[in-house]
Amino acid sequence: MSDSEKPRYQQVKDLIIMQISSGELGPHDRVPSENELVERMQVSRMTANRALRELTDEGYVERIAGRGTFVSDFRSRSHMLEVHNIADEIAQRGHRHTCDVLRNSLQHARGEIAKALHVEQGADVFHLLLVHFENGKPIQVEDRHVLAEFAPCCAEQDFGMVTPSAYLTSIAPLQEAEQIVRAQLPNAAVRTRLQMPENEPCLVVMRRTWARGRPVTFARLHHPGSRYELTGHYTPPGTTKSASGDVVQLENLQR
Amino acid sequence: MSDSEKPRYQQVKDLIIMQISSGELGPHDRVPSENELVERMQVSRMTANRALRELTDEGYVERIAGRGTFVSDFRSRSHMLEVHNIADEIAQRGHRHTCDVLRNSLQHARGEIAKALHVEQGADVFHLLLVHFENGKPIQVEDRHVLAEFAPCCAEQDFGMVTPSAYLTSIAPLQEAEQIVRAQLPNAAVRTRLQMPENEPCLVVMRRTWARGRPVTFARLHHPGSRYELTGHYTPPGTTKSASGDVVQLENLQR
DNA sequence: TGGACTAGCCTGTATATACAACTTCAGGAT
DNA sequence: ATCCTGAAGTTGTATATACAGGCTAGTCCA
Repeated sequence: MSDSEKPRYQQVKDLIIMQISSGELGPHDRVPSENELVERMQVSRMTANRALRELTDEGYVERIAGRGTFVSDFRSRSHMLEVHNIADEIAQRGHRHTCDVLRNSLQHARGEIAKALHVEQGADVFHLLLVHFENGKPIQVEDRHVLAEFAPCCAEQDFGMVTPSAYLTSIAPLQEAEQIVRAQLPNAAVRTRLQMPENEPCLVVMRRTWARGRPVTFARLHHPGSRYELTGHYTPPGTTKSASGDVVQLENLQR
Repeated sequence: MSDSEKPRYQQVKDLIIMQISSGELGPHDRVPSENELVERMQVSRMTANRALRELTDEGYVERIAGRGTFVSDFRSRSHMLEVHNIADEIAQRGHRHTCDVLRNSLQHARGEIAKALHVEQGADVFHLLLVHFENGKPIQVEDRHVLAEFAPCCAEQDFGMVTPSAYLTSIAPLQEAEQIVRAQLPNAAVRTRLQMPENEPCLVVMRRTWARGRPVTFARLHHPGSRYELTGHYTPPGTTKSASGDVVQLENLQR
């Protein structure tokens, strides 16, 4: 683990990644230029160049010839954790997003929530319960727990205006996510909130998200099966994105 | 688009990617060494090195110091298109996979299938219908269409032994995939085949996959909602994978 | 025959140098 | 006041060179 064992370009990368994930460097902040790194870290310019170039490929920074290197704005990094924001998703479709906040309270983490967030029983967490609407129709019930330590101002947020997902990404870049997708019949409460007919299944997404090196939020998202579907697109790394114009065709391919 | 506009390291990369995707270079084949590229393409060794290093990062090739550079075995490239093979998935859980082949016939592509695969109406496609079992319990109905031009020997395959997914990846690397996930009540035929109680929803995955630059297969996968869930893990590029030991905890977090 | 060793190839890293193209900004000319 | 120009700083690319370390095959020696 000693730094001296690692190649020098990796040491440079690690330094900058650490500054970003600790918050020392925030989105749009300027990263030391290649020549500054040459002086400060006693490496050649090619080594500094390799470090910054790889950080660019990995999405940490953006480089502009003639200006400099800047920390990426993680709020717009769609390639990292996909969209993951229902409001943007609805906006992309050209529809209107609204939201009811049913609950926004500070609680003590119990049992499974504490385990999922890797904290002690009784640790402070915010519990959010929201219903998202697309053009007035309910499309998602969001049941989310957020580590209070990570987002201390959660209670003062108006999640009717800014979704929890957007708020959280504005605090720190989300580093990692894990999700489980299920098809499940909803309980009565969820079915009522989503205005679903009896026997219609829900598409349930359970998602845990990491930031600053630890899990910070756990969400349980219920969607009406007849009005919502998940789409995913996988391309090999390093390929330029192909046209996505005919995705819609496939969506209508139901027989 | 002229090659002379592109940087030389990119020209080297393009050449090798073309040889791989055309089939000229197959899995485990040796890629020209840096010094061979220096001679044949009139570039410096550092330029050849950058090209091969980036191809490594992008998963096209693997490099072994002292031996050489070799085309990746796409059948084991889990990071590219996730697992996508029900047999491997079941094997990973330590369970027994079996499979019934209900249908394996050559047909003419009609309507939506032809559109999805970007071929003319009436083009030859194989239609496969299989049921996959995990420890004897039905877990997936696979309804798949495969471009006959891409997999001409489809009819002779024993898909009871090798899944269609595994067979297809053995022909050519899968380059791109697009999927849609839905929660849906099954029709009677599917419900019977999956031995599902009434009113239990299905998790339905519709997946279209590209190889050699064009869509080659379209699959509709039905799973019983009570016995199957999709899991996904997203990490920022360039991060070493963290321990996945506690995924199971989250899976059991149902309340 | 069998084992040790070495030459030759390979990748991995690091450096110094060079030139091109871009951005910004200050200073000078109009 | 405005426009122009050029200097300085930045990224992007390309090259030659160097050394370390891994792998293989063939040779030499016992």
